[in-house]
Amino acid sequence: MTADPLSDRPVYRQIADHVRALITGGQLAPGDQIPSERELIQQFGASRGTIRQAVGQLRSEGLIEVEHGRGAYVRSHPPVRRLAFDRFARRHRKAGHAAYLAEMEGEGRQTDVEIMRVGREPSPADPAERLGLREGDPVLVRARRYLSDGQPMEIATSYVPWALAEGTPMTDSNTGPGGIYARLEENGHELGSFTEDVIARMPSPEESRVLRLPAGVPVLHLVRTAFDQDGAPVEVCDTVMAADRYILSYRLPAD
Amino acid sequence: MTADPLSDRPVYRQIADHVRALITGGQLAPGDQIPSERELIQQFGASRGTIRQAVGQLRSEGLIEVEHGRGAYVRSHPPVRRLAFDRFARRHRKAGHAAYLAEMEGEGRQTDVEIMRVGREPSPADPAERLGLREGDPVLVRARRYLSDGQPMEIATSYVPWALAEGTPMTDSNTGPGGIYARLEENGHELGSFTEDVIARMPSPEESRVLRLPAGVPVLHLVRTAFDQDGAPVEVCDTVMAADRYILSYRLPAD
DNA sequence: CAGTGGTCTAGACCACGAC
DNA sequence: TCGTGGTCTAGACCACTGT
Repeated sequence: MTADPLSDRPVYRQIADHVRALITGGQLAPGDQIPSERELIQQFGASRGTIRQAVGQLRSEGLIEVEHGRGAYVRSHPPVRRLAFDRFARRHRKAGHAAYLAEMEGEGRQTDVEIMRVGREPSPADPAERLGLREGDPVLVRARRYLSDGQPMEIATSYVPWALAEGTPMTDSNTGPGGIYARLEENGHELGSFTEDVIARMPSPEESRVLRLPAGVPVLHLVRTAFDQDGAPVEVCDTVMAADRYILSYRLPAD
Repeated sequence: MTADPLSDRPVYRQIADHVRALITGGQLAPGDQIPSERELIQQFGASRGTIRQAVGQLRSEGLIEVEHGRGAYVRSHPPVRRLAFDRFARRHRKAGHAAYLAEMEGEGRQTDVEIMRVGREPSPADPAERLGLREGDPVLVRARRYLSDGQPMEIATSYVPWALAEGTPMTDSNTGPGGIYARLEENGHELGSFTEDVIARMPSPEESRVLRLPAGVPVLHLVRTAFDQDGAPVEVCDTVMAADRYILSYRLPAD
């Protein structure tokens, strides 16, 4: 197997296509090591720069994962969590579970929640607008990171108008059973519905670091607003999740 | 401005960080050209390979767009379309609009739909399972590409059990006003609801080409299933969309 | 230690776009 | 024609992993 320098396809592309075919064709299974750069240099008679360009291509496609000093391996897809459209149903809160933990039920995973930040802060522009406040108005901010079996899964930041949060366990590290939605309902803000805005994009270097994302994995960015039964917004939750670990599932009305 | 080769941050990273700061700091506005590779070589005293590594970094973050022979430019975000949770409401079909076209209403955009493939085919495994069929059972397949002002926006492939499609205008290139959902309802399959599964991932080279995606733009992959009022699945629609052009908006119940 | 990938250099020639 | 990015070479040294 050699590359054709006269082809209209550049050499690095030919090499990437060759290795990609080995992967999609099943000759290289998830977890298998692909040939080392030096081996590919021999095999294709190309220089190291060209080989690295080919490997970088596969990397940015999310097909391989490279480990310094060990080699490059075919990515094995991480276990995927499906987020159901009814994940904020009251019965989960009544059962004493916050939405995230409800999802993990029966999956037998070691789940951790790291509280990164809790406190009274001036509201940034976007959550303020969604909450019907002005930028800078006081809100309770709760930022936390969720992990599953030690793997970072998502970073979530909640904003609650300070008037609704003051003096409740929402301002503590531990909000108690059922999470902040349960606390809001106990305090007379029975929830009516949620809206969720979803976009996908590439992570910032910072997000890449915190979520320990391999190259070629985008993030799902969700902004959820919780409304009480009068349609007044009571909470905004901004979530950045590793896109290769989630399926979002929704229900849409036909009328 | 020079780079420090003794820093723990590699030189290419320092250069990328410097240019990124110019962009996020506003010194370089969307549409502006960033310094050329030769200019960066002068400015930082680095070799071309290092400069190209820095530029490649910004590219994979989706911050710049590079045009061969012209230069590299700060990405200006394309107009974003919000897909509302009620986009399949019956009133849109009644008004004679298919869901996609209903979205464009009032936006003043030149919208085109290219029919890529229409016909009777054996069903692939995934849509078959969702439709309660077996792999290989006959289905109507409709694949089309949507464009807005000449820009490819999404590729959608619908699957309808052949028994429901046969002899209806669904099998024609032009399905008529209201799209296939309107035709299904006319034929006694009043729609009850839809489910939509959403994932985000990097595009395949093929998808990149068809959607004309710049580097560093992921895709949103939706699989929507339409159910009739008895809860029987009547259509599956598989959609791949350019993630930088959409916000998906959903409503979730609280009980 | 040997083998892996990570960074970097200093060149070369080519393809594309604008003038 | 000139300036831009695209591809490629043939080296070099460093950092990490495993034996």
